[in-house]
Amino acid sequence: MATIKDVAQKAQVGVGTVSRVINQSPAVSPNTREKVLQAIQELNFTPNLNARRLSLGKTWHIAVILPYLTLPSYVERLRGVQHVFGESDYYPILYSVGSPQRRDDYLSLLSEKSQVDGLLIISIPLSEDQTNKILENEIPTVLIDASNDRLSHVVVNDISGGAIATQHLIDLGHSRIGFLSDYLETPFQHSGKDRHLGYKQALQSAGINYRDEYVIEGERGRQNAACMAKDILSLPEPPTAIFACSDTQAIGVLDAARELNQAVPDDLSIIGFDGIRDSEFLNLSTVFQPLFDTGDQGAALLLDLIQNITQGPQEIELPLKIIHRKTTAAPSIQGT
Amino acid sequence: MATIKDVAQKAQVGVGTVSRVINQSPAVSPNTREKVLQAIQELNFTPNLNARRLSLGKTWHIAVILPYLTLPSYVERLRGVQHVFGESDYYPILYSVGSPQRRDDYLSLLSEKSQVDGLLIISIPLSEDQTNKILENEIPTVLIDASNDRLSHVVVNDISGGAIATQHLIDLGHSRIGFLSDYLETPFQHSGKDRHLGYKQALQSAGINYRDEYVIEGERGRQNAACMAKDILSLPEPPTAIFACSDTQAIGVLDAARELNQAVPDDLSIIGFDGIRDSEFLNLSTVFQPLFDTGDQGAALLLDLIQNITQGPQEIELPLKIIHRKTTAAPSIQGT
DNA sequence: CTGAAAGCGCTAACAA
DNA sequence: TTGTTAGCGCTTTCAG
Repeated sequence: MATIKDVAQKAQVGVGTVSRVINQSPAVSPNTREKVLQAIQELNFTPNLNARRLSLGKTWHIAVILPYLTLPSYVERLRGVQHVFGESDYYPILYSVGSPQRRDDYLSLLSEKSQVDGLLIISIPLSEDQTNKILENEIPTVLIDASNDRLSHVVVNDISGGAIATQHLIDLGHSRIGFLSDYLETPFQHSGKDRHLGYKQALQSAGINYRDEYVIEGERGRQNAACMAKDILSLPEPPTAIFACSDTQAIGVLDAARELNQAVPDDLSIIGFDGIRDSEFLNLSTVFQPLFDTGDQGAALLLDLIQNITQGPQEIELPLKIIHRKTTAAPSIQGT
Repeated sequence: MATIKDVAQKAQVGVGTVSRVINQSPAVSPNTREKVLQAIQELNFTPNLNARRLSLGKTWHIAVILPYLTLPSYVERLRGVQHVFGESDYYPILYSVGSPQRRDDYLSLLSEKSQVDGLLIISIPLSEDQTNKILENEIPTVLIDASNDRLSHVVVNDISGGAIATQHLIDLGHSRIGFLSDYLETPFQHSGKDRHLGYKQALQSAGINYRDEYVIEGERGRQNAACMAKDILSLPEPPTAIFACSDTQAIGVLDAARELNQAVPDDLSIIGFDGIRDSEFLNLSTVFQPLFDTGDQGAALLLDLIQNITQGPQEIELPLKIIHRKTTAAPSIQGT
């Protein structure tokens, strides 16, 4: 592997000059530049990135930290992220963290400057300490799908999202409305909790009373959702509509309905959340959240932060919108 | 930011000793180790990765190079990759390359040692020159979904895959079988071409003659596939079955059938390829390829290569299998 | 415009 | 067991 020194020797110049040529400094005479270029060519030289990083204190890499890469919603956000970085000089390094333990390890590791030039953290709320550490180290950071007082973030309003979905069902004439989500209390994100809040609020302002037995939480995933839905649908007075907190779970509810011989949307209305590809295939009514944009704008913001174009904590809130497809309709039987 | 020097000073030892402590060298007395640990603690010190990288000539990073991150099949492979690296000390850096131009740039850039410790290249066949460069630089490399004489790779047998799908249709009694894929000739991968070859072979050994008008290629994506399918289904003597080279395209064919009021599978049988999540939702018959495993095993192999556990070019071929769901059946009308 | 030299922070060989 | 020192390959003053 040729080094800058070899080039200097071959071109009969100092290493400083070679460096200047590499970095397009104008302070080199055309003549010597030519010589150096020649030598670089012949030696097939490429600068060693690590040396350059050490010297410059920059890495040209961004750490993207996210929970499992396994959910479609993360993939979609990642596409947005990729869309921005693909055009930039920065490269994303993926840190997909399964356990809360590893998550904390990474976070603390990466909060050091010199590891990466910036942090993009998806769906992971930060503790006070973690926030402090990042701030102390002055490492540019953007959170996606999580709020933070002192750090920039891009979010959707999950509370209003929950309300929108519920209101849609209410408008259709439902009053017995079930709510299904993954665990409401988790170290990762609290979108479920927020949507639940919105659900409650919509119910309340419509004068519908909240029933504990209509709210069910559990492990994420299609199959689990199906199980949970079956429970709720076996109630003496089952809901006529179910709001599932993700499209994947809504699909599970769809499974359950089929199994129980309930027609959708005649016997049961179902609405999901996210607007992933699959929802389109299945004609699922859903609350669309701009996952791609969320990633895209988060990444763009981070780039601005790194380049000092933008300062301080910024908040971007992206709009949600309802997509009325074929799994929601007026109830055939009036509710209570 | 504290450096190793600060720590040494504070602990009243030499930098070498600090380095030893950091690197768990046994050659440090418990006493001094304690002192050093103390100082590290107090100074909140973390070693600078870049310095370490420069010194050691290792990066602990793997470059994962792939075409657009936008297709479900890449995501699935990526999950497999992540599954392996998540447990290792290595981190994947994603290089998602849209244009052939950038692809070549990256490849040449990354083939330098010192950039990363290894290359995982997905769905990109390498030229002779590119292969040479990698070999010269002795950088551990594994290709996924692409063959190479001199580099390790993990693949599925697309020729046999094409044959399997076609044979399935033939077994069902079809003889007018359409073939739909994205462009057969592309710089990226040639799986389409191989599957087409398998299609031809199966036809031939069944004594069915090959018809040009039944083979159609075009831009990838669901919508385009729908268009293409409509063309082929409007032929004077349309096929009774269509083999689409990806599930996404098969879904497009499904759209076309619906639009043309053709019942599936009664009027038209459809089989896809890949076995992505969506295929399950839609009860699509398909040729399942182990995308996740492909990523997983490729990553594992690369790790072995890096750690010198395994040598030289290895080939791993993963099996394909047919999944007969509800979009394929015997034709209602006997073909020609 | 150019060369020499001093770092960047760490590792490892060499003495002690 | 430990401290000292010479790199790793590049950038960037500082003179000239």
